[in-house]
Amino acid sequence: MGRKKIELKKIECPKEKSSKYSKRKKGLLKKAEEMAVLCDSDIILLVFSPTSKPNLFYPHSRPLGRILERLSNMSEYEREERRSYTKKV
Amino acid sequence: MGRKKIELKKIECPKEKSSKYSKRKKGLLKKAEEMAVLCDSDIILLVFSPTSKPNLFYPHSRPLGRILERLSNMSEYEREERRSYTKKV
DNA sequence: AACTATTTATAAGA
DNA sequence: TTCTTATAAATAGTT
Repeated sequence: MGRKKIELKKIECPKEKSSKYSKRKKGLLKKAEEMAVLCDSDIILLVFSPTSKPNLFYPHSRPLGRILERLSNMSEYEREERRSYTKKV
Repeated sequence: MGRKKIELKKIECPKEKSSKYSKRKKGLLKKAEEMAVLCDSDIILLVFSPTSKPNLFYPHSRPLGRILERLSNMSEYEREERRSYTKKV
């Protein structure tokens, strides 16, 4: 989706990596917001990078408590799993 | 990004909404995974909908504890904020 | 779930 | 980081 197709692997060049991070973070947050609005869905999105300040997208009006509880409960177990996955919670 | 441009507002038709939810959830998870890989960034993405089971994307190998703490600490305060926003954590 | 016309995201460059 | 532009990718409407 750009001038060239890129390979899906870690970008080693720090400058290039931070440029991509900035652009893609913006895109991801936009997508999240669109989905939250269009589908009336609850989304929590936390984005970190080694060099940037973390960003939270949390458009709910509902309390976070129960969701965080679930996350806490599953985290210790799920930590053992693959480095990349999607899971039912 | 499709046959027509759509308006950014809640989809009222349940059938249409769940179709869009399914498509966009897939897209959002893909984008999250790409960013995690390319930029070596840590991402937590939780997606809910009124009718679907929640999905967690959490590609880290690092413990969730500190992140959840931060989330917990800010949630009570941030809850009062706008329904839709991005924030530094 | 698959298709495809079209819109959108973004890679590279400035 | 922001803008531009060519191109890859996501997806709205449809089947």
